[in-house]
Order: sequence, then C-alpha cells, then structure tokens
Amino acid sequence: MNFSKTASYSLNVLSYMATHDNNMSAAFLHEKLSIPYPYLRQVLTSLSKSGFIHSTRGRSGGFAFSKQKSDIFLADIIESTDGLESLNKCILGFNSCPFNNECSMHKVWEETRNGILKVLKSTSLSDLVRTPD
Amino acid sequence: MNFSKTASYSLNVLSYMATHDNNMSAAFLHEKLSIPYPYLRQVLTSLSKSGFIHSTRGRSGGFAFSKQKSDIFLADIIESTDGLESLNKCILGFNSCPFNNECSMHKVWEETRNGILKVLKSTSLSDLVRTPD
DNA sequence: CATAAATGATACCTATTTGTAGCATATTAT
DNA sequence: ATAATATGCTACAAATAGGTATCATTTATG
Ligand code: SF4
Ligand code: SF4
Repeated sequence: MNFSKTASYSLNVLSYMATHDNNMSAAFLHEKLSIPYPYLRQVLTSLSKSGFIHSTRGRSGGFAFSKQKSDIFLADIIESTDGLESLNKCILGFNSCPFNNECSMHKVWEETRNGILKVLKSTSLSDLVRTPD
Repeated sequence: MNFSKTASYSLNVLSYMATHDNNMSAAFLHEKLSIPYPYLRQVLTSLSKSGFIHSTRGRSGGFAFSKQKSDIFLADIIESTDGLESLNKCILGFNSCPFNNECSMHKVWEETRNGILKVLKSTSLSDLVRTPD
C-alpha cells in the first residue's frame, strides 16, 4: 500500500531539486538525501530518460530540470516509475467481480482512488514549495 | 500502490467464504478463485494461524470461520498480511521531512490515508454481502 | 596535457515476494 | 483394512525489486 522505492526516491529527488534549484550532481543529492549512491545514479538516469531532467557530463556537470517545475505533476512521476494502473484494480483482489461491482467496498474505494489520482494529477513540483531547509 | 498478492488473495478468499458460507476445501476455493493451489494452501494455513478461520483435516475437511464475520474487519486482514504501518509514511519518501510537515501534499495525503484506514477498519466481512453469484 | 569530477552504460549480487513440490498426518467412505 | 481426500509442514525454485561495482566517456581546471 505504498509506492515502490524507485518511485519514492524519484519523488524525493525531484522535490528536493524543485525546492533548491540549479544544477545538482548525484554525489550532492546522495549526501543530502541519503539514497544509496549507485542506486541514485540509476534513478537519475532514468528520470533523464523520462524527460523530467537532463544531464550534463564532465567536471561541473549534474542534473537540472528539462521542463518547468509547474509542468511536472506528481502523477507523471508515478506514471513513469510504478505506473498508475494499480489504482484501477479491485481492492479485494478479484479479477472478475462476483458482486456485480456492488459490494460495499466498491464505491468507497473508487472515490478514494479518484481522490488520490486527483491530487497526484493536480500537484506539480512548483506547488510543493514551502519552507525548504 | 496496492496490497501484496498475499493480502489480496486473503481478502479474496475470506470475502468469498463470507458470501458462500460453510466449510470449504482449498481445492474448491482454488477452482472458484483461480489462485495457484499450492500458494492458496499456504495462504489458508496462514489465515488459520492468524485466527480468522480454522481447519479440519481428513476427507471432508476444509476451512471455516473461527469468528463471527461481523468481527473480522478488512483492516485486520491487511494488518495480518502486509501490516498497516505503510499508511503512515511520507508520500514523497522522505525519512526526515525537509518541509516541516507543511508541503502541499502533507495534509491531503493524511486525509486520504485516514479515509482508507477508516473504511478498512469499519468494513467487516459481513458488510460485504450483496449479490453473491 | 594531466588530473579530477562528473555522467553513461552495464553486469552483477542480494533480499523479498511469489509460486512449486513432496511427504507426513488425519479423517471419512466403502 | 484400504483408498480417497483433506490439511500440516517444509524445502525449493523463479521472478522481481533493491542495491553494488566497474569501466568508459565527457568536461572544467590548473
Ligand atoms: S464490487 Fe467489490 S469485489 Fe467487486 S470489483 Fe468492486 S470492490 Fe471488487
Ligand atoms: S510535508 Fe511533504 S515532504 Fe514533509 S513529511 Fe509531509 S508529505 Fe512528506
């Protein structure tokens, strides 16, 4: 009942970058966020390939946003890592529903997941900014 | 962003049993729910050990509820499989929050997860019954 | 130019989850 | 009694997720 580590690390990295701006190296992010360095490298590469950020190589290289922070929504980040399909499954784990979509969980779960989706789709990285340390 | 297979299978099995009553064998449940038979066996044993159901061995054995269906809440089932702690983590994946618990996701996520918890804690197996096939 | 500091790419290892197999034991029908 | 049909137990295998290690390439700086 939570996102994968990869998704969490991605949110973590991007939200940190969004609130501190400018170019950041993997080594710096590793130090700040305590994400295992080699794993973090992979996550950053993958975020680059997804188009959220881009890299510059060489001595003072690192990663920076490729798009406006206001154009990157949390749902985009989850979509690129875990996918969002899981939010459309029966919470009881049935593949074919024996209750004709009418058991007492159905509606309430539908509303909950729509709520989650709505928040993820309407919150961009620029919306997160509050009191960064 | 969903429960483990073990948790889903457990919900699936128990909700099926709740709406069809009486003693059921693993073989029968396997046929009805298409859960891999050996895995299902393990799940059923584990649900027995958790006290939701009990088994009787031998030729006409199988599994039946040990408690009133109205006393088994979905939250109990999730607790015994995946645990519920995951619902208390920062959605952005921070261990120590750099936003002083004030980023724009915090409150909304808190409300969402409290909503999920509330539903899981207030829905018992007997509440599920609707139009079983 | 040489060095240091960065990413690109990729192969590998480890832990967890999911799924399989087999034998022991219990109970019922015949 | 014996066979059939159950679960108990437990070891193993496969798939996935999480994490590590290495070397090549790029670029700024002295
Ligand atoms: S009605 Fe209940 S069992 Fe059927 S799909 Fe909806 S949540 Fe699942
Ligand atoms: S304020 Fe935001 S980053 Fe901090 S714990 Fe809450 S959700 Fe996580």
